[in-house]
Amino acid sequence: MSDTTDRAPRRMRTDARRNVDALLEAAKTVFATSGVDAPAKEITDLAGVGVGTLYRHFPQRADLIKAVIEREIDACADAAPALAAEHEPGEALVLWLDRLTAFVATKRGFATALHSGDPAFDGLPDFFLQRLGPALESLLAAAAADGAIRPGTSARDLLFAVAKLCAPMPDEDPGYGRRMVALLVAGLRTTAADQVSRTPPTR
Amino acid sequence: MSDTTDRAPRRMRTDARRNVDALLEAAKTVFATSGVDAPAKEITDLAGVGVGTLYRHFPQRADLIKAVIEREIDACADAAPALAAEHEPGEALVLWLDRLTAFVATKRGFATALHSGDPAFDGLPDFFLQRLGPALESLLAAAAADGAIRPGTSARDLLFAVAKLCAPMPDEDPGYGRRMVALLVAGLRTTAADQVSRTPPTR
Amino acid sequence: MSDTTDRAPRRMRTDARRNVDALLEAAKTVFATSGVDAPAKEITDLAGVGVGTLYRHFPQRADLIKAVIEREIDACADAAPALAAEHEPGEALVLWLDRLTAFVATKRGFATALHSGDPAFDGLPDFFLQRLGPALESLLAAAAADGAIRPGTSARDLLFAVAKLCAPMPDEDPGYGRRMVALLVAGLRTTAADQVSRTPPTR
Amino acid sequence: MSDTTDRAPRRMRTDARRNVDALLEAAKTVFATSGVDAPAKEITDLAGVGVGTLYRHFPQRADLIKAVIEREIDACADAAPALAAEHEPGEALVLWLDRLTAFVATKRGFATALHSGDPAFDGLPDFFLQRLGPALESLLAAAAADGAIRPGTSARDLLFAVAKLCAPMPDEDPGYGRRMVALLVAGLRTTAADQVSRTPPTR
DNA sequence: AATGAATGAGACTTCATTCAT
DNA sequence: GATGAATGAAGTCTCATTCAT
Repeated sequence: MSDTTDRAPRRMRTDARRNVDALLEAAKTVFATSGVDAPAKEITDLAGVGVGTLYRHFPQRADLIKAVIEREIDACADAAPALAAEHEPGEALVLWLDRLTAFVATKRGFATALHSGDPAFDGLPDFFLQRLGPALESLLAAAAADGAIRPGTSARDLLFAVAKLCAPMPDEDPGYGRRMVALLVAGLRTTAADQVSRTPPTR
Repeated sequence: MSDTTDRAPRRMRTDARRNVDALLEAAKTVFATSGVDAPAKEITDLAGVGVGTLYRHFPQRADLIKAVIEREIDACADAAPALAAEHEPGEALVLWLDRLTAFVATKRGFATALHSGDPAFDGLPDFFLQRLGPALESLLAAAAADGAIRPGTSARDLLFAVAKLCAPMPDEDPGYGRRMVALLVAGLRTTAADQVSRTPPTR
Repeated sequence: MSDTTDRAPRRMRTDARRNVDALLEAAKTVFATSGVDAPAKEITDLAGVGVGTLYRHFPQRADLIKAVIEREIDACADAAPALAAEHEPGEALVLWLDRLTAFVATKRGFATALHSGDPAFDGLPDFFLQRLGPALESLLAAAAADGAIRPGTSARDLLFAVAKLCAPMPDEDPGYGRRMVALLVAGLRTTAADQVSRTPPTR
Repeated sequence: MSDTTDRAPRRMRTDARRNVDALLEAAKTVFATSGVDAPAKEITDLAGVGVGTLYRHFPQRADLIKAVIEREIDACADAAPALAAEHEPGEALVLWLDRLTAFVATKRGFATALHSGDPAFDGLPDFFLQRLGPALESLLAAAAADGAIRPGTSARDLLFAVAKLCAPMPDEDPGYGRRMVALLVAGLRTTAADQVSRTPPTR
């Protein structure tokens, strides 16, 4: 549900639509390869459009990064209902957390954007939360109803914990992210941890 | 124990030493203010030296960032023995983890450097681990010996988990980092989590 | 009597005619606001047409500027007969010079175009002269016949002098232009000045 | 008395000084050739320096234009005492007005800057007036004392009148400027004109 | 050893103009 | 005829790095 691509969804010319898609696809690739500070030219060349086209659709660099990330987040959120429909509640939760872990682990741009301090990304955590929070909450509720986990877990805390723990780091032991998430989930079952975790964020 | 500043420790002229210190101090400030990509001029102006002096001591931008971060890491490691001497083992562990949390939470540059993808920082996680691993291990061992926690905990996993969970994020609920660390520690006490956590990193 | 708009006066579709008028009106406004180098988009947005329409009617930027200015010049020339019909010759001359002064003082684009050095405007002084020369000459002749001024005055010199002296300048004393024109007219009455002024332009 | 070049007159390195001079000289040439909007590269190439050097000394385009113009104005003002020392008062006045006319006629950038509307040039008319006003006033006073002209003439009005009348225009009859100045001077001798001209500007 | 002026590659951005719709 | 999306050349300006002083 990207601001940029959906603000005027009516009547976008087909070629314009095609170009925007090509740019987002190219940007995703280039960001993964050269980071979010890659020269604009690199992206437009890969997308096969002129630089002017990039600037028409994404006047600020941050607009492009946000569009790319939001696209990914959307895809991740959209995966939840399907998993819930096809698996047991407990399994669906685990599979979706794997999906989330994979997303965060793959998208270096996401962690970078979160930590950049650029005000352009101020809305990103919120978007992340708005979009994935409900998805995770319904999975958690279903799992709790099924007795797979206990209720009372903060989707918000879990979401950000995964986002942070699974952010890729150079030379990182590949199982690290999943191991840590497992540890968190385990912790959420303990009485002591429950007491800590249930403490709601004050702000 | 910075590579750059200690490579030739003998005979550094007093004024040169003063300049290096001023640069490190200035860089720490500027990195916190404007990020690690801040123009070199901003740093040299604050330090009151010419740009040439910066490049003499830190030929690459990464050299400067590493020196700044390593200085902080050194200070953090050096705090462990003092805490161990003055507090009960369990308390010392908690206090030191607080110290670590504060360091990570404060130094935006650290999280940025870790996630930047710049090969210049490839050695940073190792440095972080080499320097703080033993400090944490001895605190963990003492706490375990004292019965405050159970043995078998991976200092490495814990170190990186704190580094990641406590990295600052815009608009973040201030208690988040400590809450998550508490959750991790709680998780380390469970049998299930223990099983997961004890799995040693393969590399 | 614009070249551009009158080149094919037959059969211009009503909507096309409306667009051209809207463009000229918009261009006049934008030129006054942002200068003659204003982006084409600014003009087309104000006129409510697409850029393509601008380029259809005014392939070169200079075509548009000329059309706008010539429109103004035409209006100025057309005012002469009316004034001559309704006022004493001497008064009509003064009133028309006021009208000219006001035109020049208001249209920054005119002075800018004159001094731009762009070859596209090479014809502008001539147009200015062709169109306003006769108007002024008949006013001068009538005034001279009436004894209000002496004969022998060069309309050409007077025209350009007004154009230049009354071109607006930032922070200019508002009465400056009229004061200078009065000074010129006064000068034209003296024997000495007459001798100078009567020297005909060599080209 | 350029702001830019004189703000910190002490201790400018000789090579820096040489570069600034080369830039001013090159800019003067290029402005005359290609106008004040000429690409920066054109100027730096002619000056034999890198673009960075231009931007170090003249961060804004307007700074460069002002420096060039102010240099010319300075030279013009400095010519007054010499002429006054070597000629009769009346002749000195005429010669200096010729000098002024030549300056204005040659420097297209001056007229362009005056009419550009760019706030950066707001101070230019004042500078022009501050620097040349006294020069002209002393020449006028000497000529009046000598009986060559009558007293009471506004140096300010005369200065701007010359600046405007002598600004170059494409295809202009070469004698136009001097003829108009002569006409103004003649006008200043008449009683009627005197009455008009003596009216001081209200602002 | 320190300084800061000079360099120039290259990023960003704008906008006149074309042309598919 | 009208539209506005796409193009990409052209220009501005920044800043890491070098090197003369």
